[in-house]
Amino acid sequence: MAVTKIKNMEEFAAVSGLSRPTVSKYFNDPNSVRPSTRARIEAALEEHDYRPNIYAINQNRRLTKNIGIVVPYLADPFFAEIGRNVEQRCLDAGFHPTVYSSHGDPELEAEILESLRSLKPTGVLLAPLGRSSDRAAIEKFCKDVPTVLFDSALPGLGLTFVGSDNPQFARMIVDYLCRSGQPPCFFEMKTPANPNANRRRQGYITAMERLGHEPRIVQAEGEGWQFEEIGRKEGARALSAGEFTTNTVLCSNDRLAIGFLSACYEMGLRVGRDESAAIRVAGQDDHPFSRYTCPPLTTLAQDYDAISRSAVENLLSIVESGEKSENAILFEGRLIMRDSA
Amino acid sequence: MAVTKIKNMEEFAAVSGLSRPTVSKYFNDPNSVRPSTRARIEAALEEHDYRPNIYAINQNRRLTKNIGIVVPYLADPFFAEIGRNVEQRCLDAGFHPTVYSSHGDPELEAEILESLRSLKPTGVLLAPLGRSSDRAAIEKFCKDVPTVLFDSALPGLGLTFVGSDNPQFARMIVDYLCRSGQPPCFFEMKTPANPNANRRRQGYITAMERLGHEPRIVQAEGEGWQFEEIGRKEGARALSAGEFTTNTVLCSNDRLAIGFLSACYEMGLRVGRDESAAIRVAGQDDHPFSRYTCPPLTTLAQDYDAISRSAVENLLSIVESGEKSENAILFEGRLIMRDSA
DNA sequence: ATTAAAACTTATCGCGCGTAAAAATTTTGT
DNA sequence: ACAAAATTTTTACGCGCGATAAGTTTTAAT
Repeated sequence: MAVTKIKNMEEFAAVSGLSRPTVSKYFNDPNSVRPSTRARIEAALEEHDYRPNIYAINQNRRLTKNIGIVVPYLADPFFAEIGRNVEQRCLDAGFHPTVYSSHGDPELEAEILESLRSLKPTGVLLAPLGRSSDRAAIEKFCKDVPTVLFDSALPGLGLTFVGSDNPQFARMIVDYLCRSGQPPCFFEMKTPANPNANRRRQGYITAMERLGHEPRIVQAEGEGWQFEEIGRKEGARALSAGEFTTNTVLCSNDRLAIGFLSACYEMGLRVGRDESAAIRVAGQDDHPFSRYTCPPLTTLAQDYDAISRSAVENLLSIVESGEKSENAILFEGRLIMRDSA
Repeated sequence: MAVTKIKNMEEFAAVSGLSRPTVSKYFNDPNSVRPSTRARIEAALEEHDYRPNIYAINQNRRLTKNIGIVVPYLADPFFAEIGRNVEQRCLDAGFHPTVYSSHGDPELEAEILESLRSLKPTGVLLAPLGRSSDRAAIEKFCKDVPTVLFDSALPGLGLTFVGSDNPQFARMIVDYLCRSGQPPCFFEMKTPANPNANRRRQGYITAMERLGHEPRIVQAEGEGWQFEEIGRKEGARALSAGEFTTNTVLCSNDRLAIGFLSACYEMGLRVGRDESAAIRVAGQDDHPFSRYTCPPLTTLAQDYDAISRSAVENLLSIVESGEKSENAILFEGRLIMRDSA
């Protein structure tokens, strides 16, 4: 351990027997110095656990190694999971990621971007709130900081968008549901927080029409990010009112489905795909909890891995080599067959 | 909008017709300058949207306004929720909180603390991994940075610990379960990630003995933070093996209970507190999803609000006025009666 | 109106590191 | 072994702001 406290790079350079500029070079890129000197520095590092002052470093670099990751709602395990995934990839690439949550609040989203700006990040990975986002604020931010959007697109903004192919999602699961039973009704929020919802609805309608079925959309009132509660309350209301015209319900997302399953339970409706069941329920996203609902939820899995990998790769390739790729990169969903439909 | 780009405080002081030290004083504390000059600065701020360089600021302050918040597993909505709560309170107090997740990994936890150290934070709010934490690393960190532990205690470490009164939890829910039906068996992980589990087990045993019942503990194999999966798999095994000696199961926490409910469903056991039900299940924590299980989970709610408030208040009072409070502050749980028990 | 206190200005230093240019040294290829 | 190439050292400046001391102006109090 350090017997003498090292307080700055000057002192550290002294104990390692080198000059400060050389040590500085090492910290910017360990491979930029001769292997023998690199070894000397790393040996000294073992002895004295010195770390360059991060504030002094970033004051003089016009571009830091920071990467901002902003998700709309971190208490949603879906975003927690994809945030973690993205974070890890940035870390592996040698950057300093920080995860922020907008907590469903457009003002907070704008504030996060503002304070992110003063961190002078290399780039930002932003999953915007969507419909309620302050578009002007985000547009202004994207002008100054290389930003890749993911999960939810804001047309025309950001370097690229990486997300799921929502029409494909709807097509795939509608096909499955029609093949295996009655054609589904579509259950969604009337004023969805997320623009993906609109694409999913449209995908549902198209898929139904292609198969010669009448689309049937049931909408839930309510604002905000308490999807489960909205799904439960409005699901119960719609069930009572007989708004569902078939015994199959496709929910716009898993969290809504989780609430809807709760409503079915309260009303004594047995959910499942076997003979004795009264209703079939399917979701979309493969939310981490959908495996543990009763019954387990049949859903369409987003390709978390591909989305996070592609988002990070795109951002880094843009900031490092300047090469911009397509405007949108979409990944297909995978049908997860469980017992609810 | 800025017609002339302001690049530093010198220039900003010029356009606001003041000297740099005065402007500097303003940014450190807006109330430290005369109201009239404050108005002039804020007027100029409207015109030129200048923000002091955060790196230059923090380089010269020995203490920044940063506060680190570290939770063990952010994909767990419980921690996401309490993290958000704590974050908001720090923000309201005029600090710059950042939330980090250890992702269940002790090495990552230690790394986060290391990098946190170089951020020179005013203080840190740490919910440690617990049993698997690198105790030496945390101890070393606590020596240098004012740290308040919450959720999970590490005896002897940190300025204070703020959390739940786990023995009281067990006593309260055991009392309720015994009053309303058969005495509960206790379902827990054999090697729990979190030391609270041990206190809960002990609380269960004490509460049962006080009522003259034989404690009965059923343990689940498995490591890590995939509690639902462990609860489901091991719950099914224990049910098949007839390890539960009564029709009532108290789970060590809600996530385990959610998995256990899933196992009950798979085995065709109707869960609930009415005549027709085969088994009663209760949890502990009031996990955000426990309202939406089927049936909704009866549980003991942690006082999120009191815990987060107390943790932040304690940290700030220590760093601001130096006054240290008790070693541990514990809050009682509130029984949430739903349909599962 | 007088005076002390409060607020501001001017001037100057230091923080820890990035960065650049020129000189000195070491390594590499042949 | 020798020149060329690569690396390191020396020297020096700048970044944007915190902090301090001494002098000047404004405000508040009697």
